[in-house]
Amino acid sequence: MIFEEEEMDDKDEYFRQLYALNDSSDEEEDTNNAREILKQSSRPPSSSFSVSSHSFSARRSQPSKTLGNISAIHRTTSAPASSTSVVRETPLLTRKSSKLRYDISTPEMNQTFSASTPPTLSSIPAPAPQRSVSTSELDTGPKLNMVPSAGINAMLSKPDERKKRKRKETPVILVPERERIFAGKTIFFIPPNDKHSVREARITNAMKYGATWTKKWTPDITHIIVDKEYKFEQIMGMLKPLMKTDSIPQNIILVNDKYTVDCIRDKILVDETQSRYIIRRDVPVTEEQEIRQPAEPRKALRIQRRKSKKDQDTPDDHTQRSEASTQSQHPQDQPDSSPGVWLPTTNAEPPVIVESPRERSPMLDVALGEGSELDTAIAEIMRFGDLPLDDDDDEEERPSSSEGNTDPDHDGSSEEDLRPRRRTKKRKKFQKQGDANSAAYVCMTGGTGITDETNPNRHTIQILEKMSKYYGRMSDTWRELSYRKACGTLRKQGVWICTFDQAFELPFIGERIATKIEEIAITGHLRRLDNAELEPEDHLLKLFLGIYNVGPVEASKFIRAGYKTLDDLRTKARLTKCQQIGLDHYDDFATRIPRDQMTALGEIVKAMAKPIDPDVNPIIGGSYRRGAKDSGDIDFIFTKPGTTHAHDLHYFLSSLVSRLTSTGFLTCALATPSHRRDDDSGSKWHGACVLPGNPIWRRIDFLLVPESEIGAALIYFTGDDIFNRSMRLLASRKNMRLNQRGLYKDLMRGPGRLKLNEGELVEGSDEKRIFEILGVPWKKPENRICH
DNA sequence: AGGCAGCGCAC
DNA sequence: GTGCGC
DNA sequence: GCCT
Repeated sequence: MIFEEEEMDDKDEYFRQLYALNDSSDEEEDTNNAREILKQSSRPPSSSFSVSSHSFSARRSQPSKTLGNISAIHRTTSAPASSTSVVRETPLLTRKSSKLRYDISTPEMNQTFSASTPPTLSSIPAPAPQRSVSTSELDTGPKLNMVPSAGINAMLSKPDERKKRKRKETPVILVPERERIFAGKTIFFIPPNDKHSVREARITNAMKYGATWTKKWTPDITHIIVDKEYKFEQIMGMLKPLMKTDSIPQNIILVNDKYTVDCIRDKILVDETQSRYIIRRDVPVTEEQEIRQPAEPRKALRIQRRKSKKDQDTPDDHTQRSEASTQSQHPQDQPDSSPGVWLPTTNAEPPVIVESPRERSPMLDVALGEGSELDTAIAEIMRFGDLPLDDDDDEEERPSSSEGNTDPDHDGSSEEDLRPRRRTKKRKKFQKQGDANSAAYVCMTGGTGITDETNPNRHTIQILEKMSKYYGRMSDTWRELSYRKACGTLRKQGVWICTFDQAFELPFIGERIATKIEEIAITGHLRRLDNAELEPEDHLLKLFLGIYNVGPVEASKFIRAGYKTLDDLRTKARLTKCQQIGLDHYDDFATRIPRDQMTALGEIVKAMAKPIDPDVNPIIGGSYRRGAKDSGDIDFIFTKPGTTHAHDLHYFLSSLVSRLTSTGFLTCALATPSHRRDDDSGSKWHGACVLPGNPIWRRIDFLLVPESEIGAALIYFTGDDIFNRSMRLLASRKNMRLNQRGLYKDLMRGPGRLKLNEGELVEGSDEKRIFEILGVPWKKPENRICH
């Protein structure tokens, strides 16, 4: 590797090597887009291989490697142990290292070293051997931190290239004193120079926040920040000669380059023991090991995955699969007929496959499980299958649908051969439904009334939902969405979907998810999920995200700050008012509300509303309106005949809230209507309530809706979520816009889909009319369950 | 290769 | 403007 | 992740 051949006779040479290493580095971590950083940092490593960088690989027991656990990687422990492992594992590196150590630790070398670098030493006024550097010395500030001595530069720089780039002594401007999170800290960067622009920025930033940067090994060092491409073994090789010991002193924090970035962003010294700051080891961990790591006991079912790894996101390669699904035009596809991916084990439960996927369409399945009304709706869709569902501007969409589906009976066209998978897939997905429009929008078919208890795919759904939630935690919005949509599709199926081909046919299930569905069907597990939920940080994330008003961003901050428990948050974290309440009633808000209690809550509110204004009509929306047996919270919509603005109902709301508060029913407010005059917003109230005799706080929302918007609002607040988004997407495709206020047409969008005008209100008050106009068959609320 | 719904409220 | 919730 |  990098230390390769060269003999290093002196430290110059030694650092030259460092530079060489360094030159390969590059990154863009210093961007401060919080979202991006969060994503990068908290998203699970996309390939199972890269997972190895953190806790997983560390945790796996590797008899031959001594690093048994995470803590071994941290500064506080085990440097000796790891060093021995280095010796064993990487002889070359070790040889170099020890040579280095020998060379560098010779007395004269040390002399040269310190002689040439007095400024660094002198820059610390009180070279207190004790780590307690007072902040006052730090206040002597910027220049103290900078001024690398000529001597050191000479030594550290590759003379030629470095010269010009030599930064003009741009004084580091310190942030206000109280923000200097690194005050009193002396940081040693590896490589120990600012040659790379990104590292330079990192160093400068650290100094802005009070750090002292040292290029030389001094006893004052509190932190070692290592560029991410350095492996632990390399670092130890470099440091041992400097430290003259085999392990890093316990009081020195050794972390990778994410550390300062996080600290600065969060304005706090984050917990350095988190896995994301661990320096990677050079321990090779193979993909195979990685994959089955958590599933040791289940080896029997192990999969025989091919090695093609072009797909960085998961080890799954669907190519064969896809071809299989294309080629197998035989109606009798076996569940395990797909080549090579699974080792079909005999103990895999024989799926109760009703029939070949080719002969059964999703729509038929839906119909089987459907009540009469939706039956009708579906029949309607199918009847209109080849006809325009809408009377208007559908032209652009039609071609695609006719192309894919002009005549289902002629599907063997030569064109198919050119793009086998896509064509096949597309056509399959659309042919039964007839119209591309209907296939693409969940709202067209809605839910089925197949309950979770009886759904043949309930187990698969459960697992995929967990995947969805996992991705949600990771702020991977779109994967989360995809999995939820896939669940929605699955929920509508009347038969157990247990093969790739079956699954792949269905809308919103692509190669990746189809593969996973098959894995679940065969093994009962999803390794990806098993892995994911083992991540230590995932627990915390789950915990913190349970707090009302704490989302992925805040939760990640908490984690980076090192908080481990809700109590940590109570005592240490700064929380907003709402978050405080959410924390105080963590368990309350996490408790589902049984339907009968929902009804009881409803009665209380309605009884209170009546005397205030008998004309106001309270409606319980949300999952209650969809007929759910329990709900997470309760939503009220208040509307009144003749009203056209939410504002018209303000008086009602304030009166209602104050009365309910005085009776003790409402226990707190979380969000109250804003009172901007110029705009008729100010329509929602969020808070908490209790049922008399029951101490559990419940989340409750009030919504003011003018009669003119009640239809749209009902759609909105009845949901579910997927159904709504689907409706809106459909509207948008028709150059219309659907929101909680109404359905608008002739919406014009400019470049960058900027809204050019509001569009003309088509319908707002009549729920059914909105369905109609959008060409969506009417669905009762209970049939809008799509996920 | 780009989109994925759109808005109100707190901070 | 961001974060969050719906 | 899926879809266009």
